[in-house]
Amino acid sequence: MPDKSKTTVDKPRGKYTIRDIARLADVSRSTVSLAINDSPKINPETKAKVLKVIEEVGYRPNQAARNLVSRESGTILVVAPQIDHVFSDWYFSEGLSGILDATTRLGRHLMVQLATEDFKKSSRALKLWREHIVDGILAIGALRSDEYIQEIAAAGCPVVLVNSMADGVSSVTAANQAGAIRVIQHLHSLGHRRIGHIRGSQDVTYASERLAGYLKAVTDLGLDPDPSLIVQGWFGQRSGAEAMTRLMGLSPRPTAIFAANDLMAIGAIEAANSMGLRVPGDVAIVGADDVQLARYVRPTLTTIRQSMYTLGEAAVEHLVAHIEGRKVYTPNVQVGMRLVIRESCGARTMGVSEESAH
Amino acid sequence: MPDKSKTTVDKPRGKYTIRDIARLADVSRSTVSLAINDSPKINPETKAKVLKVIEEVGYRPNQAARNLVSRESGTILVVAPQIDHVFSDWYFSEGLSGILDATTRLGRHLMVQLATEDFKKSSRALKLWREHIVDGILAIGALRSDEYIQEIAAAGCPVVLVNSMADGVSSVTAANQAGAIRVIQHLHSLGHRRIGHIRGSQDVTYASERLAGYLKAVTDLGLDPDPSLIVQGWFGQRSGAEAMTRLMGLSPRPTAIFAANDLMAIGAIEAANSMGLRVPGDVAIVGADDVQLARYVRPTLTTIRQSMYTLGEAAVEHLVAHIEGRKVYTPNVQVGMRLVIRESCGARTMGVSEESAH
DNA sequence: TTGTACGCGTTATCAT
DNA sequence: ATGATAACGCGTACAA
Repeated sequence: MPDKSKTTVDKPRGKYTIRDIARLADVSRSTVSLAINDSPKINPETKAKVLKVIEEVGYRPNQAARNLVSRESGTILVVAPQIDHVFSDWYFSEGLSGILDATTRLGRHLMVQLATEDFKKSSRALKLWREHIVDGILAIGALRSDEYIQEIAAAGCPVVLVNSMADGVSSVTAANQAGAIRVIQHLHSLGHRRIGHIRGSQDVTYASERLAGYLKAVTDLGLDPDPSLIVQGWFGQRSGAEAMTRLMGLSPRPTAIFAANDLMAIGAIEAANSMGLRVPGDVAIVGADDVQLARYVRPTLTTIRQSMYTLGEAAVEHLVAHIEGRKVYTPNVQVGMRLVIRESCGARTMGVSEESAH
Repeated sequence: MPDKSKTTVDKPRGKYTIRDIARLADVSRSTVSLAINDSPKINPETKAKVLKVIEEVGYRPNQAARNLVSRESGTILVVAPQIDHVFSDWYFSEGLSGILDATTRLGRHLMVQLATEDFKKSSRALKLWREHIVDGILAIGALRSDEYIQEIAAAGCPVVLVNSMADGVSSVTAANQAGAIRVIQHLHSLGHRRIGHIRGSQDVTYASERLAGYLKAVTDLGLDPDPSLIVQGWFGQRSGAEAMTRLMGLSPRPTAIFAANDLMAIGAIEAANSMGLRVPGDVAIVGADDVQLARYVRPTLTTIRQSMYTLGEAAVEHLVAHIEGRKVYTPNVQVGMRLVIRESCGARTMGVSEESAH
């Protein structure tokens, strides 16, 4: 049987192995490895020869084999909540962009999963880590009731929460409380003294932080502390409208409303309109998050926003530090929030520079 | 030196190997492998014993090792275009959801990348495949000018395009031309005879298909074929407004406009409003894609939509068939488009059932 | 049921 | 100083 020694071999499906390269370049496998990894202990000429062959055939080392040795996959998992149009909210959209960019910048890959009930219960996230498919996990929009996160962290898997918190898990959050305080201060400066709040559920970290900010500001500014000014909503537009109806039924009626997110604020605007109240003439409304819709509803919505992009980036950096076992000096990063003033709050035409782009 | 034989070993970081399990269950590695893979050629009792140990310590086989043998990674790459708010459009949002669900259902993982200039030029996608990091590639929103796609396909990597086309690459597309025809037919049935079109660039498959549909319908219905009724736009809101200004400058002025996407249609509405024209009183406007905004602008936008979710699902199934080397009988799947009638078209209050959910 | 070769690189050791 | 040899990482598959 004739050996098909050194004639050019053309592989059928474009995938070569280090052995092929070694044979084509007429060196050993280890030499090829040294060339690939740019080792100082290889003759430049040999290296050039090997690299030339690699270039010619488009060889790429099999990551599965490398991962086997390195015990890493180079991949990060991001878990997004399973809500309608996860990606359509500004919130997640921006966050994911930041995560994606940072991940790429740090030379890693990004895998995506939705936090379905099944996903949570089967602790698939933990499995992915144990199977060496991902090196660490990023959870965006996780709820406080998602204990599966803590479970994962407890098992030793690097986890970072984006804009939510859980005991024993590191996180990167926005200054939600400070942002809420700024909203109330602003309303106060416009003369409002009886300000209502449409709060979200306890389950969502940022919502309870915003509630805390509201309470603190109300106390500090000496505003009307009537507990019936706080109504529970469930983040959706409809629940915002319902909460608004209740708030407008109070007497005396509050003159301004701060909703824990934009969707509820938009619902509140609609409810106000359908009750014949003018926004902001009769009641001022402020939301939070600055979702894309905020600038399209009438009147446009005053809101607070954090840079979810920055938050996403910071989270990735944090997670990678974890994975690489580097010392993490800032266990809980905080990103500031900015007030975006639009009509619904009764503002003068204040220029909000960042809006010009659109 | 005493051997630490069969006492329970507790690994520090929760990652066990098949050897650990073999030792703990007092069997060989191969037996463990048989147990894991539910082979018929293993004694049920032995299997139970092994599985018990596996359960106790939370062992999961290392995918890197498995991939090495199987020569697959179980991961699919989806490449999304790098535009502002990629994920915020209904278009991508729905598409990605479908992709994600189908991927999970088929037991695979999903990796995400943005098609940045750098990404395209460095043919990183091809590298990912050659490195066995991904088994195949899905491109959503790819342009006709993205030759890198063809390059990848030519190298033997399974590729499927979502709603765009390229020679030699399989794709899953919506019936864009048929959709456009239906729009024009609808406008015709409302009495319009001089209908303008704001077209997108050649580079985008769906845009040129919509243009083709417009042309065909105009011909077939015997409408005014004036070429100046077709104005080029660039998909953005502003370009839609500019195109609209030109169209409204024609005489006689067209009574209806079909824009190749919703953003341009929204720009057109704004332009019409600022020119003192009423929509749909003075001019009817129809868009395409049914982005989330479509139902929030005033007047709400009549548009056509395909089920991007379905398209995404179909694309994944298609790709997986490719990867598994199954015969693909339908090289180009087509998904139908539906007309969504709202105010901007001057419709009577026609019930559009699907909108009720909101 | 088990021993063992194998998949594909990496790295430590040994030979030149 | 270079390059070759061999062991290794972790499962899988086939022969024994």
